Amino acid sequence: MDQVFRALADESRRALLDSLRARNGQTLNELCGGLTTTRQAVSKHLTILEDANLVATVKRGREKLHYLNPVPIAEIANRWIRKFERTRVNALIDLKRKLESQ
Amino acid sequence: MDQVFRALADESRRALLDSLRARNGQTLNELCGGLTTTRQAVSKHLTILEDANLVATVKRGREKLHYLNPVPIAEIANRWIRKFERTRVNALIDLKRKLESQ
DNA sequence: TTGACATGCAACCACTTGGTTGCATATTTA
DNA sequence: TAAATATGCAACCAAGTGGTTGCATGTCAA
Repeated sequence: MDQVFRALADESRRALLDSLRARNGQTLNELCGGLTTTRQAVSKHLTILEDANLVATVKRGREKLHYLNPVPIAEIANRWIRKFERTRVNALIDLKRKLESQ
Repeated sequence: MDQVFRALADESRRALLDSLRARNGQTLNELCGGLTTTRQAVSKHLTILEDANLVATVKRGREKLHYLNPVPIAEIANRWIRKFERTRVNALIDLKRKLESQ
């Protein structure tokens, strides 16, 4: 879980997930398209995403295909975020009351 | 948005949010209770959470009360995560098919 | 008013991180 | 086979991060 949050903390990596969402199964070189950074930097980011289980890979010959795995993100939504949403309205009401009592 | 993701990337800060969720409106010293780190370290974390708009504060005398603001988290759930959930099943099916065709 | 208490600010430090360059390995293709 | 292509690995570096210590400021209470 910590790996997922850390992986999502970087804008470049979130952009890579966006790219895979737009077109799944891209190779490393394809994912580098349009980016200014080096291939090695992108490769490092993909490793982090892979370790966080946000990206799954398949080797095909000399190529490596990258697939988005949205399960960990869904898990964040289901297990971690909802518990905050549950208190959302109450917290806002509480904050409003405290602010007004100053 | 980037600030929110970065703020959530640290386990200590997520624990602080959990603590505020359990009991809202705690002071800095109260939030330090049970932790091994120094007050200043916790204070820095709270500043980051505040900058990310995940925590709102109210000064009351010499104390500073901290309130959980779950809105940014809800925004992640609504705007960023759901778009991945939408493709969740399709991506898994796609991945399974590609793996089997190797 | 004086001391205790709650927090803020700043300098410093070890470690991590995002990035680079250079080279190695493996696979396709002419 | 030889060259081009796709990726992997390792060393290195600047900047960022999480943590500390020390001191300053502001507020409450005896």
